[in-house]
Amino acid sequence: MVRLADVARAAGVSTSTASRALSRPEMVAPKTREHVARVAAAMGFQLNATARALTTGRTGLVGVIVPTLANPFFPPIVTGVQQPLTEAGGNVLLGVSDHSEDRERDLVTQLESRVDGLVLVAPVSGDAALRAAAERLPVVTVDRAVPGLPAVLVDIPSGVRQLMAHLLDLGHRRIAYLGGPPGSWMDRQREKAALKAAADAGARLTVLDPVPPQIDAGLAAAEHLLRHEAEVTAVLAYSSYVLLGLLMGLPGAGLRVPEDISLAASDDLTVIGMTRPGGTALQVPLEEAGRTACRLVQESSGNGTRPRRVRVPTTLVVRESTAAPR
Amino acid sequence: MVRLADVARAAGVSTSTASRALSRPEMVAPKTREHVARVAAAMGFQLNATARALTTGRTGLVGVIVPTLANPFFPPIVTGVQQPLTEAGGNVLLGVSDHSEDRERDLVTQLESRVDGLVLVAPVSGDAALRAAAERLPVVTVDRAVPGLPAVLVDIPSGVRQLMAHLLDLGHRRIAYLGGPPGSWMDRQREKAALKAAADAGARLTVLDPVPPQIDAGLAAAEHLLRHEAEVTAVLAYSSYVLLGLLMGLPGAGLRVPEDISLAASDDLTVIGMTRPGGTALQVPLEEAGRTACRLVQESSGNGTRPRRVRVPTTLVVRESTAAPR
DNA sequence: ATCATTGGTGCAAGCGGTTGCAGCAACCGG
DNA sequence: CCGGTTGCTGCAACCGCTTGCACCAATGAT
Repeated sequence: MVRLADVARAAGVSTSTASRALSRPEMVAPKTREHVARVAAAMGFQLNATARALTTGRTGLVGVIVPTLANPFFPPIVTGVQQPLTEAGGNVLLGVSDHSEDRERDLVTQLESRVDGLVLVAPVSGDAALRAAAERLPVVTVDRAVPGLPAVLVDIPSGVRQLMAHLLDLGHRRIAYLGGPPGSWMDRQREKAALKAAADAGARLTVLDPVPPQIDAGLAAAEHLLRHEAEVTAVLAYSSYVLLGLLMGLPGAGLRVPEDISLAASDDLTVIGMTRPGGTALQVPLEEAGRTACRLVQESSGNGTRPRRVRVPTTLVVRESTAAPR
Repeated sequence: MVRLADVARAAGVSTSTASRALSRPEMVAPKTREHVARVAAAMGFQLNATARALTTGRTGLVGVIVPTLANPFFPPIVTGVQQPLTEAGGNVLLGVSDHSEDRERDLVTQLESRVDGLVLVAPVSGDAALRAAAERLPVVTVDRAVPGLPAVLVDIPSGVRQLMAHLLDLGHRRIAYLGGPPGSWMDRQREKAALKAAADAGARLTVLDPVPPQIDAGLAAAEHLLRHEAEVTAVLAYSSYVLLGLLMGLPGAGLRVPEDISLAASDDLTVIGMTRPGGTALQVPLEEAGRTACRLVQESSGNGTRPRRVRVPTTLVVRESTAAPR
């Protein structure tokens, strides 16, 4: 592998000049600069990112830790983070925590010395652990607010209000909230917003046991729901996947959607628009959230402005899974 | 940030001993080792991955370049690659090429000096470019065979044979193949296998213009298909997304699935099982493919065994979108 | 013509680890 | 009791690049 020193020698300059010719062009005479560039190109030389990172202290990498990639909610966020980096030659260092706090902690410590900053998507660790990490490098959370840390938050309260308003407008007064994942910060926000919206409208909101964001969880929930069926005319599920499960499970039990029961989800994966009936859901600008998170990381590596908190808005998409109750 | 030298001083040993105590425990007296470990832990010390990478020449990172994360085909592969790395403390450095050859090339050169090896998923670059990269670091392709390079290949020929056999058994004799993405190596394999299967059975296979793997492409294709409708009783689409689009578009044009026309796809995303009717498709072990690719990278960084080519098998999943023609 | 700038370049000291080699003490067998 | 292992530890060079500082020639001002 050809090193900078080789290029320098071949070009008849010192390594410092060669270095500057490539990394700080404005510090070098145009003639020298071009000569070095030409020689470097001819030799097929490329700066060694590792060595460079060691001296400058900046790696050009941003770590992104997601709970999983199996939930289509997360890949778009990763894509979003990647975008602002591309222009600067940066890259994404990916970590998948599998929803495990231990794994998440390990990932954070592993990545700490390899990245310029960290984007934690829906982290499961406690506030204290996250704040501790933030003392050592820029940390931005997505879908999770930690006091004192910058964050990108989907504006769930307003989104849930939109959903609830939609259901209430249709005339529903007995609604079930099917939340999850168990223990999630986000979920508590959703639940709170839903409860408030219901209370404000004098409607009843039954909070079901939280479930993981998987289709079979939706199926199981459908079963569970049957016991409550007489009591509710609509279900608000936190995940499109759960909603898909409900869509599959309820008809088998003789409940038609939306005639017998209305369904809505608080996210909007591509698939939910493709079902019959299509699912009413909340569209979330996930890539945008990722881009924003990345910019917040870049901001906070620079000047010491105080942590920002950015909310990204949701859009209600009404499809066929919701209708007026009988 | 506390450095190894600090730990060494605090522990009253040389940095070399401290280094070995942490990285090559067997070379150090148990007593010393534990003492150093204790001091290091007390000081909250962690080895700096960058510095370590510079001296050892190994970063512990594997680069994964995918065309996109928006197609659910790819995230599971990334997850798969990550798994074998986890145990060794390695990580995935992600690159998204957006199906662009230029971007892909840039990514390869960017990542070259930061990773121990590269997994290229469905790369769009030419054989020569890929082979050139492989001279400088271990490269494994997924879903693309390059002579001389190790690869993980979904066994599409056999899968397509399964699909075609299914359609032929049902009695279809006029079948359309809706391929893509345009210019894809994989697609040529599929098309070839499908043509052969049709020819062997004396059936006719119409090859439609290739389309990108998006739902609206499926919709457009549905429209296009109507002109050929009289001539075919079944469509084999290369992507579940395209199939979804067909499922949406055809009924609107008065064609029922599967009564008027059968549909099948050569991959099997979660969603395709959730539609009404459910889509007949080919289930592909994507995570497994990712894991295998990662192991191949690790293998080829070590000893110089000759490049292996691993095929992962597919499973035919029959759902409601296929039936006997009228 | 002289002196202070200024722009361009080179020297050498790092960045934070790893590792070949030498040194040294304790241990072994004879 | 001695020479040879064996097991640990330390010294110092090095990985490939960046950068503060010194140096020098050319430039402009006086």
